[in-house]
Amino acid sequence: MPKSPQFQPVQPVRAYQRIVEQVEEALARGELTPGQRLPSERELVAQFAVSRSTVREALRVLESNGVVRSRPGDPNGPEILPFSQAALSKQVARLARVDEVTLSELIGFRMIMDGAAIQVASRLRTPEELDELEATLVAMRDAIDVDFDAFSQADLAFHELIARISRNSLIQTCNEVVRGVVLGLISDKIAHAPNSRALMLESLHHHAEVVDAIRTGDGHAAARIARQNMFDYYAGYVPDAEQQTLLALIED
Amino acid sequence: MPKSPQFQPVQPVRAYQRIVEQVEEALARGELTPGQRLPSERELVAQFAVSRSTVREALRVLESNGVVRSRPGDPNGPEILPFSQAALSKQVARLARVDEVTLSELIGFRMIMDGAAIQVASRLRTPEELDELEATLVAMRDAIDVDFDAFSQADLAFHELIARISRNSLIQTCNEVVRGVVLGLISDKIAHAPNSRALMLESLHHHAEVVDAIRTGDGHAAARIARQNMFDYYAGYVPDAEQQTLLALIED
DNA sequence: GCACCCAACTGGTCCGACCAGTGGACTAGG
DNA sequence: CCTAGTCCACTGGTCGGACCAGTTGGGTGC
Repeated sequence: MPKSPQFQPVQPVRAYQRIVEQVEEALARGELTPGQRLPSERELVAQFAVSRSTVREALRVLESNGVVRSRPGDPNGPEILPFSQAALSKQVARLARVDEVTLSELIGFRMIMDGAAIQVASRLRTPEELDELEATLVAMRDAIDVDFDAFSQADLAFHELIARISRNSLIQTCNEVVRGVVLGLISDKIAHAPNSRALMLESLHHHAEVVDAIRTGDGHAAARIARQNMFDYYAGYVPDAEQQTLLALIED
Repeated sequence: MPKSPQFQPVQPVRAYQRIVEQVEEALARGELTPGQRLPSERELVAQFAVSRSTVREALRVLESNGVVRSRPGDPNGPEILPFSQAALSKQVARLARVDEVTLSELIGFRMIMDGAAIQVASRLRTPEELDELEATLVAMRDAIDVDFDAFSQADLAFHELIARISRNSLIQTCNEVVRGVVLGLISDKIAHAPNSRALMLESLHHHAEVVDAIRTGDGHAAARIARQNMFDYYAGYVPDAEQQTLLALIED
């Protein structure tokens, strides 16, 4: 049976949108690469044959998407930026802010995500990477004596390394984005916790256990410990009822 | 030891950015909810005490972030939109387009992600939800006789249900976003595959096995089958070398 | 050779104007 | 009375010109 023609609702295409499309397509085709410069606004006005207002609206869209950056007075024009996960984080943060996603969901997601990454990493890791993991543990130990920020930094390095070992940059990006959003929500509370040093020591201990399990190749154990650690670290900041849901995630 | 004051590099804040911030904060505080309308541009000019160009640049940023939508001639003014993952997908698609993320990474991510979701779902599922899963299998079977789009739709429903059962909307969002990007890259190839019907039947069979494993509560088996299915379904579209990496993900 | 200054740019913002649409009020017709 | 049609105030999209503060690079004076 022949399909009836699929008519699309026709919508007016704004001029600034077509400018955005042209720039993004040039980027996709590789004609524009990070570090390069766009012509100045007034030059773009001539090339696109539109007014400066229109060019500027297009630039604002590109800028908010993390594609370019304009600086006043820069004679080289707007700069093409390398990809950054900042725009991604912004979207996830918005998602969390409008309460479509709760803190416990974010933490649950990290438990699942990080556990899976560690499980994969425990099978793919090379001896050299195992050494690197050990090194991050030392760095975390040292950071405890500095302050919470330093420890948080070292913890981030650990998780970045795990994501790298799992050979999937999406996992890494995903982890960092969600981690950033979670910390943005509660980092102040953690930093002011009276027993923050004890928490950090406990976390370090858990991380060491994870590395041990990775060394012996026991991915399930490593993932389980990692989830347990994540729970212990963050559970205090979510309502009791939702803690039960998170608890259920720990078991293998 | 007293901390030295943490000076931040001062950067000029553009007027349109402050407008964006004000709107987003109003949204975060719940003073603005989806469906509501913003005042007209000319009214905003008066309220913010800036020019219309500035108001418009702010609106363009909000619009590109999926926060509002302006329609020409609408006397009610710009509309506050409900959250949509479209903006999120756009960012991930950009990530994939600049080749920072390869197709095999996207698929590997889905294997890990979907496997984890299924594993969690197999423990949290209620009897009613199991019935729902069975129903989606029937829908998939029926869709095979229609066309690839219908099957793809039914497959999406299955994964959405899995994500819902896993009690974490982030997993659902994540899956849908990555799924959309992957399909955007290769859906045409799949649809024109000569053996597309055989592929769909095979996929259906795998899904049924997953549901069986969920029924018996064997989360590991369910996850493994799901990863295997994902691999079989998509592996043909990635280079041989990267197929090896994906194969390593299947085992538990 | 060095530090300084200046002019030619840049982007940020403002103003005023025109156009093609939209939608509600208002009116003529039943 | 209700309906159908018209009309107009207002919307957003685009344009052009203008001014300002800031950056930059080259020329100038020491």
